[in-house]
Amino acid sequence: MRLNESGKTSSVTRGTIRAVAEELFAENGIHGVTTRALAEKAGVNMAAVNYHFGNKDNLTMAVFRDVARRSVQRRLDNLARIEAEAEARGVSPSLKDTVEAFVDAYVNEDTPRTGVLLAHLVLQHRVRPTEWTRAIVQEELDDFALSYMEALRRAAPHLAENVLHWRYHFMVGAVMMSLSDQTSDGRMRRLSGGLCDPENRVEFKAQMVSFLVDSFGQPETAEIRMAHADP
Amino acid sequence: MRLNESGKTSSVTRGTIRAVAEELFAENGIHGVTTRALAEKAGVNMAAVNYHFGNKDNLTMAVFRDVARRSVQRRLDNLARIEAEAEARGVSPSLKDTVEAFVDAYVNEDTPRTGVLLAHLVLQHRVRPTEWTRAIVQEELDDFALSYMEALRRAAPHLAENVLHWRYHFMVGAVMMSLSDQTSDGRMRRLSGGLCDPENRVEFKAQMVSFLVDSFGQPETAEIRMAHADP
DNA sequence: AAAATATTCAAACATACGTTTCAATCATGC
DNA sequence: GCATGATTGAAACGTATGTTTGAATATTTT
Repeated sequence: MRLNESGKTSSVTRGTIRAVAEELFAENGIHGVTTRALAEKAGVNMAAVNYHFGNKDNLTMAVFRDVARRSVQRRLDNLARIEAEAEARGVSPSLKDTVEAFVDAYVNEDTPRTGVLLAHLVLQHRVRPTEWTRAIVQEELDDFALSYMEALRRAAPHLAENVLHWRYHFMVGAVMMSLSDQTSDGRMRRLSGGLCDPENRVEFKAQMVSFLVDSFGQPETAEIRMAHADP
Repeated sequence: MRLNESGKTSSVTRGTIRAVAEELFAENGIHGVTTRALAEKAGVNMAAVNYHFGNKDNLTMAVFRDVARRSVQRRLDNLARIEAEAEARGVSPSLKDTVEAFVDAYVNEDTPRTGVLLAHLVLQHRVRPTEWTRAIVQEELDDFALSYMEALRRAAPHLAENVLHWRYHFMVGAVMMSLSDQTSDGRMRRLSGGLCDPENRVEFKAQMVSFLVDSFGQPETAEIRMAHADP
């Protein structure tokens, strides 16, 4: 095995497999990709997958860990940017900018597949958690989630801590499920008679941001406080 | 095969298989149930599954079609009830009652497994759509979605048609993903340090309803209108 | 009670996967 | 330029799963 300057293995085949895997995962979902189909599309032998990645799970894990990192990095960059911009004007980031920093990572034009792939990962973890989906979610996404909630707390200081948590998870759910609509049967487009389409990234972002600003912007009601205390 | 009064096949074994299947699907997800495990837990022979249901897909489909119907029926009943109550007072149903009529079907104590099972179905359809998931979603759920949106339109008449559609799907996403959190790794509980728990049905309902009322209650902004018109 | 039909059972079967093997080829360092 | 190790290739292997089989048993019908 050839080693590159950083000590990692390097190989055209390895790179091809990885790239084709990412493409196929985005199209067909995690369980919709067989070693044979992957090898054929990549123009390599089946054994190459195991030779270069050990086994299929390792390859899958590598692809999705990378996707998770990219999405987190984008959102951290977004947060840093809006914080710098806000500071320059002597204010804190607005709620709108804060939720936009989150949603943007899934719908921007620069990283077109990230959103769909991350939705595949997260939904797969929900439908059938495995050791490696758990590892990626906890190791790559959980820390970010907590630090994002800090940003959200600053942008919506009127929300009680528990309300903030609930709504963060509602937000994640709404985003993930909308993204996954692109890869299944296009339910939103069908039900709306073509009026709405989650593949329209500009409107997706605008609708999602306004939806979230509207809900995060409201203070908690007495009723919720009671339901939490109740049990 | 014995036939009952309505002409349908009847059999204790058949009923047992169905009941155990539903239980296992709720626990382990759609792909987490093998014919062997199912037969063992039900105390029947493996071949009984194929004898009574033709094949495994048929059984799965029967279980989930039933789940989908139950959830739709519950929500239709809820809608009918709040409309009758509102009419008795000479008003139309409130937005809060309307969204509560939706959420209730997933978190009430009477049908405890419906929510989790429906989440499994919908997420499975998103992760890996098949002929039968498509059939159930379109045949059992789509009509209801459209008629529910009519109720929502009456309760939130300030929302433009496209905004209504987007937000309906955001709502479904938030509900489904929160339900699925119960069957995977309990992310909400973990990240909130135990502060929030989607298995707490009372708080789930209250938080979800207030989240949705806050967002559906707001009129659309000029910005969204532009994004829709834009490209 | 006998015949016909429905149901159960253990075992064999089919197959779609990921994985391993091992020989052939290619690249690299000496 | 040859020896060593890395890479590729075709085929075989192992396994988990749904499915079918055909005899044995139970149930229903007449």
